[in-house]
Amino acid sequence: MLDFLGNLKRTDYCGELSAKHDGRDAIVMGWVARRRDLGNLLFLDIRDRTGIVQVVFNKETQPAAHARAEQARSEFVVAVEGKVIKRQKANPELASGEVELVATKLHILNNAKTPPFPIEDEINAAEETRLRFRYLDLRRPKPHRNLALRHKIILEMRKAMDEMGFIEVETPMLTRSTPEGARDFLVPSRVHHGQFYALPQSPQIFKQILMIAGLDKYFQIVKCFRDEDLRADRQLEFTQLDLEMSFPRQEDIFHVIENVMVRASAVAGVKTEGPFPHMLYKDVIRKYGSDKPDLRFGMELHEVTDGFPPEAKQKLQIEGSVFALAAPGAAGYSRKQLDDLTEKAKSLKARGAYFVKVAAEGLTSTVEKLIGVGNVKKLAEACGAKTGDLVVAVSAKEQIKGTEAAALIAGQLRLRLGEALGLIDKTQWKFLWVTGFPLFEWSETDKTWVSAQHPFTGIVDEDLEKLESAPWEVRSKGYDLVLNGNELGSGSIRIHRQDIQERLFRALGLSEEQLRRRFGFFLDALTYGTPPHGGIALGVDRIAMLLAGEKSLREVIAFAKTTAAQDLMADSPSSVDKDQLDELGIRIKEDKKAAG
RNA sequence: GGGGGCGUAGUUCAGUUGGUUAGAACGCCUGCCUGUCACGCAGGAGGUCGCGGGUUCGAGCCCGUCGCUCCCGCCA
Repeated sequence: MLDFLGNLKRTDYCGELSAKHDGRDAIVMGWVARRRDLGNLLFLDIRDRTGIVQVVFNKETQPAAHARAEQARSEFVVAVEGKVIKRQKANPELASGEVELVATKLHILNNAKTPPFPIEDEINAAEETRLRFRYLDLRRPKPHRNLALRHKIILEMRKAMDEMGFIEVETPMLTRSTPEGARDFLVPSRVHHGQFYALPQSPQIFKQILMIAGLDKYFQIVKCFRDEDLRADRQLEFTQLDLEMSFPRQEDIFHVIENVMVRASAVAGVKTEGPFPHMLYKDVIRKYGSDKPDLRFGMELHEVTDGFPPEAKQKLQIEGSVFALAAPGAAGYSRKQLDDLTEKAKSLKARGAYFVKVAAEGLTSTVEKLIGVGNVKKLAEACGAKTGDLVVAVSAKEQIKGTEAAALIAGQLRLRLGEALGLIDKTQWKFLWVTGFPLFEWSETDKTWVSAQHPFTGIVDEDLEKLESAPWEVRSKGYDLVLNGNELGSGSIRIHRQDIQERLFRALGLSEEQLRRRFGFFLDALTYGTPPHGGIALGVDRIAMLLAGEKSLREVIAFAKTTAAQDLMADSPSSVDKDQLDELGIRIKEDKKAAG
């Protein structure tokens, strides 16, 4: 038999009871975390959002309450009336460990099936089980802490933006499809059969139009959607801090973001300060082999192409450049470990990996016979290798126009080795602005130059003349914010002149017809007095993930999807009734129809 | 679209070159226990080995498929 809550009023949260409540009556409500039945004495640990308090039931003094407690099981929902007393033996593990609640009455408000995993911080359940029983996974203390932290971070962001004079404006969730970039989520129109809305990948055009409208400083904490494959740090829908301002210099935008990030970090107990350092795209690629370098450790890359004479290059089938790094203290790596590194490099599309061990007795190298002792020495010196270090050099199997393929592979190995060798100082918070991106990048799939950022990104003034003649040399006014090897967001000073915007669309190969159909309204808007403007969007989920010290977005998102893009709890996506489809004018191809 | 890992009790896992009745821990149920806090002790229940197929005297182990997961592609 279950009890009714009736007029019973909670007086305290479990985790907040302490010695100062000694002797007071209290009513707590929550879930049974644990039952320890000693016979005539029975303990229940009661859990709510704030923590756990121990409740003691004594058969001698309160037989009715004790009898009720014998019926309680894991995750039953209960209300306990009792008196707070100081414990003879405190439990230092609990916030409320100084006291316990001596029960006079136990109300069992609801029962519960035995949960598939214990509701504790130390989770030992498969991702699948956790996502299927998400309500139980979220009942654990850690998700509560993470969601509360996320709330505080977002609250602080809103406060900071408001104090800096930004106005939050909502932009539509049902908008139009722009097939460039990521795949859109489409929403069929009931009123206009055969036509579709798209969920926004970003409020980009709308926020630029708000600048044309004279809003001057806009921001929004906004959901965005991209129909691409998922990863541990990528979900279909994600939250951005999106902002745009008129008449800005690049440093004005940087200053706004630095202010927001310093304040948001402080909420998580992370002390940091602006201004953040800047690096050029071409430098981070050559130095770290990544456009989002982790600056918490060194082990920088060095180009060592010169260390490989022409004959050696031919033998090793090296075409482009060779990049190397010195892994500190890794000279003792076994044959197996070197083979693993080689295999990893090859899986990253390396032509080959070449090693030099710097030992006290001298240098040994896997390519000594091919490049000669002098070049082996040169390799080690170029990387600044010290005794005990392992020099790792790689070449790329395929060259990529406009970038250093070998550096990118070496950059991946740098991260792997940095982790394996324990070089990463986890107490560091290294923010970095990356600027000077090329406007275009080569697409192997399309065999053409495509926009490296979105097509509203400004163009460096003096590069404008090369837009048609030498697009690969054109630099953008874009910038990325990086934290500890993670891209937090990117933005740019935008194109605000209609003639330049149109030239860029044409340079991207859009026909007159496509251009008018997709962007006509925006090009028109640009002609009515558009101020110079720029902005940025930061990934709020990712920021919350990093500040919470988590490795997956799922730890800071209440309801996440699997890598197969499914919600295992709500079982979505799902098929829909034929009536619904008829109303939308949609027919499902037979071979694609899903069951259920 | 491609590659790696994992699918066995409610959960997390072990299970030898294919070998007899498929195990452990935790959880669950019953009993005992007045100071436990990962309570303890004794006993018990619980399995279509994801699904399908083939080979074999014999399949958890072979093949296929599906699912989860990590990565590559993709994410302007």
